[in-house]
Amino acid sequence: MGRGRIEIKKIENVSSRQVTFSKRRAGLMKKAKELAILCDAEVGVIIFSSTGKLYEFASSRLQNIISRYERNSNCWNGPISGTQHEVSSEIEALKAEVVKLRKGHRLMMGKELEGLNYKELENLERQLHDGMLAVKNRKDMAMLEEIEQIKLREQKTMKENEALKKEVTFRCVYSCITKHLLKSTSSHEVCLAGRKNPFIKPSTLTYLTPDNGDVGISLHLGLSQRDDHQKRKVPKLEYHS
Amino acid sequence: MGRGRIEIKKIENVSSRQVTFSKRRAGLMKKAKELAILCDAEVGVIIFSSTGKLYEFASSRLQNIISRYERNSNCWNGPISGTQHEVSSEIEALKAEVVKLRKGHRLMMGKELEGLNYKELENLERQLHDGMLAVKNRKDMAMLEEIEQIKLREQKTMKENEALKKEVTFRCVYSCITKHLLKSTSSHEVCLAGRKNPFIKPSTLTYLTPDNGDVGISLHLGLSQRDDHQKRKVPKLEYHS
DNA sequence: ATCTATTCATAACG
DNA sequence: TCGTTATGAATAGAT
Repeated sequence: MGRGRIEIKKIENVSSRQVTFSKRRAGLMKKAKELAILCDAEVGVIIFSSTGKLYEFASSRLQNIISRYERNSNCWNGPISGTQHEVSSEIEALKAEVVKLRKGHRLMMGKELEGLNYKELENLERQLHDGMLAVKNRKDMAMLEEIEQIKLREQKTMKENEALKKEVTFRCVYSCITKHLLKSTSSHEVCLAGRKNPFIKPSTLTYLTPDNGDVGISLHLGLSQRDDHQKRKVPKLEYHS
Repeated sequence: MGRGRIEIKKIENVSSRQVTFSKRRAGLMKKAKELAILCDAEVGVIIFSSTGKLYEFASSRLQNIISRYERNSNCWNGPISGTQHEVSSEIEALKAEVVKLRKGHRLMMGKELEGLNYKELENLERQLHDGMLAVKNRKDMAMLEEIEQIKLREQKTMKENEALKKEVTFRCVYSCITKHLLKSTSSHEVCLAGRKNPFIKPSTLTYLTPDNGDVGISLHLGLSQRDDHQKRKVPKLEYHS
């Protein structure tokens, strides 16, 4: 039921097998659901893809369906009773799987290709090619993400710099003024702007910084506070996103 | 997909529900089987009818599929009673290896690359690239080997052809000569070239074939034995290697 | 069960 | 993966 009938045997082309798997899996799940609803049946479906990924459908809890199955199908196995034989067969199965996976891995590393015919080699090559493309894409993405991160950090650092610069400027101005005043009115007690504590938090200093227009003092003291200082920095951080 | 669409909800009419159950159950089983075969998947289906009857399909042993499901869906029930630590630890180790190998396989397929950093991605890419090169090389070699095989077979066949051709020519010439001589010396005993046996092995006939210059007889008998007959054939088979 | 008119699922392709 | 479309399959309803 597509653009032509197909014969029911393993699809050799990996990517079209994957496509077919997705589609038919969805179709099977849908049918299972419909059967359960239409006919008031209890239905459970378990699917392992050839790559080992698990998919499932169950009209109720799958564990319950499995339990009911195990009760009904008298071929009595405790779920995990683990008779000697069962355990060892499980070990065998696992070992076989390990062997198969290792073999596949070696093939993908380009080793031990002797047993493959031309078609199989072609499939393998396409698989590797597709994998490589995916990796390349991911690499590019990782790159871009890192760039974004760096930009963010840079921006944060620059903001911090601004704040620090302002504090330094203030402290400099403050100490110069203090010195200046002490020199010119050496015998008087000094009290600046009615504050008791000379150490003021940066955040409260905003209105004392040069770009506030109150640059008389700093200029007076020879500090170079160019007006365009901040206007230059901020545009630098524009993102091309 | 019938004489009209139906709404997916429980069919209240009991008998038509049963009919539908039979049909759709069969359809579901068929689809499950096809999925398993086409896509090399492991599929299990469990159905309980509303009357409680059990139906099942499995591409392999359903118990194994259920075990695998219970392993994968991790709801990891305690690993078998503690007496057999060795066995269960071996199983654990194998499972761990399987998981690792599967993960590696998926990475090489270009899936689930999210956890990798740039360097790891670069390594993976190089690995895939190298693998692909090896596969390409092997593919080329396979190709060349096949070409060699074909060439050898072809050559053998050609030699066979030559021998057969010579035999055919000789037999033709021989029978014509015999006829000719019988006609012109009808009452005499005929003995050609002192041979007793008129059936001579092809390999001994070499010096009687037309390209040996001894074409007098055959021309005499009207057989068309062009001089370039053999010289034309051999060049045709030149290899472009 | 069997037979169709229909709807559905999906293979091939982009 | 997603969308589209031509076509073969599945199946609802009737017999």
